[in-house]
Amino acid sequence: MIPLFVLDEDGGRPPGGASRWWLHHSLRALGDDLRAAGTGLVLRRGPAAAVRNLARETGARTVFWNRSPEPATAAGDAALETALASDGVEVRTFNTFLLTEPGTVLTGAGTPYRVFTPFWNRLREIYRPPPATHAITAIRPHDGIENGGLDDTGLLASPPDPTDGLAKTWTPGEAAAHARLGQFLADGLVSYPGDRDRPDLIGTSRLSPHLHWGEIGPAEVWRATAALRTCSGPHADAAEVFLRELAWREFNHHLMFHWPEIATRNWRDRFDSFPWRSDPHGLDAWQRGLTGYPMVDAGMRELRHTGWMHNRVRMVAASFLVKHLLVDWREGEAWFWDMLVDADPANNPGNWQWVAGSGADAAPYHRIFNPVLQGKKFDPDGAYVRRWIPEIAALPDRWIHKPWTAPPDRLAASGIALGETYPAPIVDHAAARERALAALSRAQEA
DNA sequence: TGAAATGTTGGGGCG
DNA sequence: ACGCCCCAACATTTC
Repeated sequence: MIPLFVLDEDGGRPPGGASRWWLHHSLRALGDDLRAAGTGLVLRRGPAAAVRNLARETGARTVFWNRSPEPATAAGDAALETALASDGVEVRTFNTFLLTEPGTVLTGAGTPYRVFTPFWNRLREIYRPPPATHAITAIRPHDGIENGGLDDTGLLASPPDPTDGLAKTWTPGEAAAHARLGQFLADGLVSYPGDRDRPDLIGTSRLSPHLHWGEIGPAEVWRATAALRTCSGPHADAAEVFLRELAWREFNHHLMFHWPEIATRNWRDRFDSFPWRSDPHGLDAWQRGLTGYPMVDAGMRELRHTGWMHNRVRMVAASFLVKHLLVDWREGEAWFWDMLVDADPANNPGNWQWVAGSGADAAPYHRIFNPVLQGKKFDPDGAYVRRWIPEIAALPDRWIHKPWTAPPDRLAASGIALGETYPAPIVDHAAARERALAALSRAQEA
């Protein structure tokens, strides 16, 4: 058996900086694990023809791979399968990236779900995880195969900034993924329903990059979580809440299967006439965490520093760009794509469209997050914003989510000169809200 | 997985 | 002691 990884930079959406960092370290971990098992990892550059070439070089009889759910790669996979078949090579592929095969979870009428909750109700009814399989333990070493080596991939040619924040936050690799799941189920699951929206706590599983990079599969996560669900009580309820979030990932991939254009075009085409603004200064302030709204700025700084942002804060920060600044969701999506270690071609656009209102959100009203209220509700002590915005850390709780309302003497006492050490709000919330509502209702009529 | 406007209630200050 | 006002806290309605 020859473990092979093909880096095909033209085979799908090109990975962003944080993704390249993760992939580099994940491949290193995988290579180390395989060497410890007595073999190693062969690295080749794409396109997928590299697989065919290696099969010819080595006389392989069977080629196995995990299918990517990206519609962009499906054609390449099919072509490779045909080519291998014509060489007399058997192909066996697997879907380990998702719980189900996209296209197989349908309404009674046989149509795709457009709303999450009915999708979830159906999924939890029909889905049962397959039994665990054993890892392959005996891998015969392979010799004499040309191996590019990790440094030749160039994945770290232009490293994200700052890399040390990523390294201090994350440990890519299969072992770390499993350790994280185990720790979460043991220590975090029971409090998950209450803490999952609290960016000041470690209330979520933080499995998203491990899942995205295939270091752990959703079926295993479901299996381990559901095992705790069998007994009733707080564990059962918490397991339900957690698996529901795992199903969002599934939902977004199914949406992209049925509507591949969701990655770049408005899912609701009424938004095609939406009056997006060109606002380079606003976009820049948002990217750098200098909007003057602490909850937004903390999130954007956490993202840049760690390659990750808490889910609740993603909604607030994304809503701010799209609704308060009226910047096209694709601009924000592109930034997240470059910055996130869990950047995913289905989840990232799907969630951005949900926030923008152009996606699969069943809410009958226009959802505009108030960054101050969200801060008070989900970061009640201000610990989260203080961690990421040290320049306002000395401000008392009462004003921590709205520094511009603090009396001048309290600002001075906290070492804050509004507009100098920390920005005044770049837009007024009430005015921006009215502007967004007007634009949204016009777009809806169109 | 929202927010704001509106409605309700109950406690405390005060004449 | 009593009624009145104010307001915070909470609940309900509406978009």
